[in-house]
Amino acid sequence: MANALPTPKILLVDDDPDIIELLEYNLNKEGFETASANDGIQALEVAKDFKPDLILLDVMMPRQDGIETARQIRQNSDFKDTYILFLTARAEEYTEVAAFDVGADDYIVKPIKPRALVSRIKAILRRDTQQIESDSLIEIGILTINRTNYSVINNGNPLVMPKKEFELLYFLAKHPNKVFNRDELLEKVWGVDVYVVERTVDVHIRKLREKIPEHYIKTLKGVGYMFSIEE
Amino acid sequence: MANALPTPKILLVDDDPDIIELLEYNLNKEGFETASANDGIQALEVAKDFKPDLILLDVMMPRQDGIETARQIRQNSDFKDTYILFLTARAEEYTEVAAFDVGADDYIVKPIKPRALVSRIKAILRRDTQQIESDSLIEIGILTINRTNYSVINNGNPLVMPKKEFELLYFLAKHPNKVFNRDELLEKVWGVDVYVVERTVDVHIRKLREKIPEHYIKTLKGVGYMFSIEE
DNA sequence: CCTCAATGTTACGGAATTGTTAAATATAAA
DNA sequence: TTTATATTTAACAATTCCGTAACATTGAGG
Repeated sequence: MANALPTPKILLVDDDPDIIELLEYNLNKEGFETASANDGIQALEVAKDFKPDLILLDVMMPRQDGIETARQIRQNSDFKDTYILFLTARAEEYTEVAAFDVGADDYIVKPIKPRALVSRIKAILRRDTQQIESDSLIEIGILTINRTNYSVINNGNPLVMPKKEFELLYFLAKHPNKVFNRDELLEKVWGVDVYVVERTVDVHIRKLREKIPEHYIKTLKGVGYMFSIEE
Repeated sequence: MANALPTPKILLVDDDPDIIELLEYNLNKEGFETASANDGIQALEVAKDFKPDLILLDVMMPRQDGIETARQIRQNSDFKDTYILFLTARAEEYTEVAAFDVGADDYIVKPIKPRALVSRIKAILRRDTQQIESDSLIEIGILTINRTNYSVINNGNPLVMPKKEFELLYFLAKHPNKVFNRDELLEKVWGVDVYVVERTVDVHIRKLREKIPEHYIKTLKGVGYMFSIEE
């Protein structure tokens, strides 16, 4: 994935292991985390642990069909923000009304074209990240930090900076006067599943200080780094 | 035509019978009714009977040029609602002021690309029912991007570009200073149900940068592409 | 004023991303 | 049909970025 947001988690529910494998391969390749279940009953169990952001649900399954499974998932408020997509063999087979009644967000017709699937999943997941990021302008001191165009304007003149530097600055400036140690910064900016040595942070701090007024980023020895416009 | 409106009638005026044939073929295929004339004098006579909705008028013709013909057409109040489009061999040959003075609605540069022509004619005739989109014209930096006729003018000289390139440029220029990653561009420009590999975008970006000032389209590595007139 | 652990700074190599070209495919025109 | 053009894909080149390590400097506690 291109940003430091947590990796989206997708639960795949289908009784055909070949389909599961195909989907997992393609989704993992695109940076999604996946789990799977073979039927609706199992899907509910796995979902409780896995807490997926999106569930791909085959309509036709043994034991319990997708529609009923979706209904039960929707009853659990833990999954109120979870997207549900149905997989269906043919368009006619899909009873649209019933599916949307139980809160389906979309449906996908087999045979599955992996690229199309990935594209649609990305589009769906993008809808909520866009809203989160919509309020993304920070004005602090002489800096204007704008996440929509990754620009930093320093006293009128625009700065370009690489992505990691920008993300680090953005995070620090978003929480002014708060100290973060290296571990916290790595987790928040790099992400929980990125493993780099702590002192990588130092190097990025150094580069930031070359570009913005140096005193904006303070070092608290033994504690961490802090953004503050105080001298 | 897909609606119940009467078939739009188009009068073609050109001294070259090959051009007439080309135009008639393509316009008839799209459901337009056509008539033709070989010069300006004849055009006036035919127009009185045919009562076209739109006249395509070659600028350079024997006996009477297009500009003069247009003036005479405009003098007849029967044709006050008739659209007039000029055909001109090269952009420089076209004296814009004179043409618009006599009431031209648009002009088309030869060699004619039938698809583009049909598209523009449809766009013009649509103005009857639909308001012209106010934002269909973008002027940004030295570029003028006009969606009603798919034209891009770069510092005075018109550019032709294929549809996808145009749409990509149009979209980027419509949202200046905002970064879009490849997925977003594919969704917004190619459409939600078109599934091509992400890097197709790169190739189109490359082609755009050959035609417009290169620095207008910025790459933000790991983030996406952005239109910006800043250096 | 020392000590030395913490932080600052620099430079290099590998990894990831993008640029570029060309060939393959699709679409439209003659 | 044939030709031309547009679009997509794939391969390879170029570039940028990031992470690491090595060395330098700082400053708080003694």
